[in-house]
Amino acid sequence: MKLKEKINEILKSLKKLYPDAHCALNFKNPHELLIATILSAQCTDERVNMVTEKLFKKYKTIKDFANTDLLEFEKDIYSTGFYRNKAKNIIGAAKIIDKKYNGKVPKDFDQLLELPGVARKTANCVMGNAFNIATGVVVDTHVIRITEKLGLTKNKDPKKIEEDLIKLLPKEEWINFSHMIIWHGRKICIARRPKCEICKLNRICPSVAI
DNA sequence: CTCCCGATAT
DNA sequence: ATATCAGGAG
Repeated sequence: MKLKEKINEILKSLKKLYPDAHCALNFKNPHELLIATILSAQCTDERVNMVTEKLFKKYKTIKDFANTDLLEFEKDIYSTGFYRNKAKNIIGAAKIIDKKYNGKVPKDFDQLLELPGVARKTANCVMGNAFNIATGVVVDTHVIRITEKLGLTKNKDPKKIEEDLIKLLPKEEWINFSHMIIWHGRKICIARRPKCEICKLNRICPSVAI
């Protein structure tokens, strides 16, 4: 099967399986999504949502994040792991957004990339889910694992994987594709023990193990 | 490449 | 005990 036919089959199946796939991180505005996404590195979205529920009641504006005490903030986000890096990055990003962008998260991929703790995955996530602008494909741990298993890429580097996916996917699918893959990665194609026997993609997956 | 790092499932 | 979770920086 040609790769283009394959991606269309995968898209069709995923849409049927996960018709309401969406960003699982809870947020009410762009800066909340930015912070939740930084916190989500190597941490479940469920845990991030537990932390941000309290966090976003304590810190309302970008200024609140920019002016908080580092050690206090580390405690506020402690259970998400990597808390020292994440605290430094979130406060650093908030200071830049406050000073340079007048407290509003820039609606610009390259400007997002300049913020500490923000690389392509986070910038694509914010552009897509906060602003509904498709700047690329979010390549996270699930997307890396599952697109490789499905034979959609042979690359290991997230940026190259993203380039491969951009070529394969219609632009209007860029944002939703990651949501559906992540849903699939959490429910079926689980890293430790993939449930290939009940996976709807098992007929077209080269890595199926039954 | 290594380091950052707590919580959870297996 | 160990792998894994919506990664990024040095």
